Amino acid sequence: MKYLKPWWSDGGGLLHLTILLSLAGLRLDLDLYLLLPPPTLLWDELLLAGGPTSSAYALSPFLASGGWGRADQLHPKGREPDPAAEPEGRLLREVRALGVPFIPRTRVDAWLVHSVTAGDADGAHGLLGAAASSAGGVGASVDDSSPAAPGDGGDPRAAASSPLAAGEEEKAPAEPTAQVLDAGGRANQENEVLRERHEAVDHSSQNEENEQRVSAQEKSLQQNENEDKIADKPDWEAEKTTESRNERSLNGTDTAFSLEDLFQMLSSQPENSLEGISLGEIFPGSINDGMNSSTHNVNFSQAISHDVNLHEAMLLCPNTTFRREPVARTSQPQEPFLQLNSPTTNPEQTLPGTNLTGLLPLVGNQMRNLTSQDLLHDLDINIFDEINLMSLATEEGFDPMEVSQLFEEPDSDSGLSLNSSRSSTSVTKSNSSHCVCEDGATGSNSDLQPFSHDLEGAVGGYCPEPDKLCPMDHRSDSGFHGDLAFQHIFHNHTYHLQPSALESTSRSFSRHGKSQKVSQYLNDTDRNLSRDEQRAKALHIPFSVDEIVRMPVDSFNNMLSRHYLTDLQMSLIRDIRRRGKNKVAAQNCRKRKLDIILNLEDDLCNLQAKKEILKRERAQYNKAINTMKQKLHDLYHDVFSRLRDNEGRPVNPNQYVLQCGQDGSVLIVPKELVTSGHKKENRKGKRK
DNA sequence: ACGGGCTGTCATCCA
DNA sequence: AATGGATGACAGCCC
Repeated sequence: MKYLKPWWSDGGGLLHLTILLSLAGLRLDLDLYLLLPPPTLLWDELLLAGGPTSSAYALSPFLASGGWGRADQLHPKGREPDPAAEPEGRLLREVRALGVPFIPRTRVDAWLVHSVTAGDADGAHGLLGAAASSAGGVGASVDDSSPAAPGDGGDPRAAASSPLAAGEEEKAPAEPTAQVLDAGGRANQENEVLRERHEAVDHSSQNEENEQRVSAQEKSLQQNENEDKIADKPDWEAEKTTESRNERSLNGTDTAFSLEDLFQMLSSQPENSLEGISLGEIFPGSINDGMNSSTHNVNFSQAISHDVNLHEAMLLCPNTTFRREPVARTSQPQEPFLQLNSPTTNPEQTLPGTNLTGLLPLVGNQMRNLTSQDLLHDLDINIFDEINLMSLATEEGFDPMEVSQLFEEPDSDSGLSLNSSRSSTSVTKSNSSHCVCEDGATGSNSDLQPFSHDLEGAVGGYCPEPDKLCPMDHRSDSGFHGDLAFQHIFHNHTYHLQPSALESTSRSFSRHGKSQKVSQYLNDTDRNLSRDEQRAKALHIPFSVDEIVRMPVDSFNNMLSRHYLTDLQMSLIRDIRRRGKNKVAAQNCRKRKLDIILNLEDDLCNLQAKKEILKRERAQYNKAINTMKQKLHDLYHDVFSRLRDNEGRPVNPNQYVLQCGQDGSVLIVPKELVTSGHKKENRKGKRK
């Protein structure tokens, strides 16, 4: 390990770290060159300079300038740095003066890492395969070093590190990238593992579709760019590029990292700092030159082919766990620290006696104050997701204004809309400027902590009175208005919205196909949260929705009185309670209605059964009645057949009827009397 | 594409 | 008057 302080470093320096990795009997020597920021460079500035979107911005001119330029001094992609203001390639010359091969990257960190195998060529191939497997699994295959890397001036990791570029990675197996490697089987296996891990972290099924679409666009764009590059390049470069392509296509492999690839990669550097520098100048003599203590017996091709950064190299270790690998890869500027302090840098991967944490004092002041846990936590929690979104934002077809309009859609019952000015001024990074608003909003910082962690960048802190409570770190003068706009969007400072507005925002988000990417992120973040829970998080409500809803009125009022809550929070809490109560009531109502319907159906069935029974009984009774009538009729005729008048003649039943008296006597009465008596009774009844 | 079921929400009435 | 339950109506989502 050596710390170099070039004359131009302005307080920073160059750290050369030689690391030996022992993997499966093979030895991998890594020469890791880390650019250390000067103490005056704020971490945020470093982020701005090396953020995920900065690959299109800053670092190439940064390298060209050879110093730690401020973000607002950096150039957007496509604009050549001012040669007068930015001395050409000082850093590159410094590194080159060290006499070691290097691979210019648009990244600040670890852009000089190569491996050398000790032993036979098979070992080298094994390493190649291992390196390729690790790189290919997470997106930076050896072949990725080809100039086809989209949009960042040639850094393959910049493209592959984008979560949305993962779709392109997933197509990689279809390409012969890793298949030519001797360790191809193992590489594929590791690719699978890493890809699964990758997908488990960052992908959803819906996202994959977007990714594939975006990657297709990126491929198309990248192809166009390559063609443009070829067209813009001198003939010899174009020829070599073409030859390189043809060679790959003929061989059916992309793994052979040839000098043409190197040339193309170098020539793809926007700063063109290597113009006029021959390959021999870049790789003077043997790589054993200089201070590199490793016994490098590798040719350039191998050295370049083994170009893996430490992050990738560590992925070779199966025990190595990166919580969010694809995202972490997007945060190249932080990687030196991640690598230096990461617990994944196990003793097997470091030189004996090498205390990597001891490197920290070499770093700037603000770096000294950061522990590895701080860095990992802050970077991982607060930055990576943001970077994730940043990478979304850098995608083609992603219109920040469109997303802003989504937030401002007047789809709100309350009629409130986003106060864009407040939102824009309240943009802050929760990890960089711990705003007192979090405390001021609720007066319960401890309660808010989980929220801030859970919501990450999405909720940077609620600032009811930003002017008073939130002395924001205005960075609008950094020149990264676009990034600020994205921060405004992705931090989702919707705390100025009424709940209904929040709801409408989320609804409009989820209902617009064009915002699927962002909504996908939000869905991924709060997938299991209800809308009220998301609202509560957004406003840093220090109570759970369940508490708010289920708590008795007295306890609820006491709870509210114990906390300082803004009107917005109070309103949201009461809305949450009302909605929660009403939701339960609606559920009960529906359940009750369903029970009523079921009961009515049961009653209907019972009544129908009873009706059938009654019908049967009626039929039986009718049958009995008819039987009785028949019997009575028979008896009647039998009685008349036995009756005789005074003369002894049979009584005609058509002329007489039997009439029972009240005293039980039976009289034979002529029908005429009976009918006349009936008529009289009927008349009396009618008169009544 | 269409329809039905489920669910959340709002408005309203009532206790 | 405030609160909450009950319920109809509506809209969105999912199958």
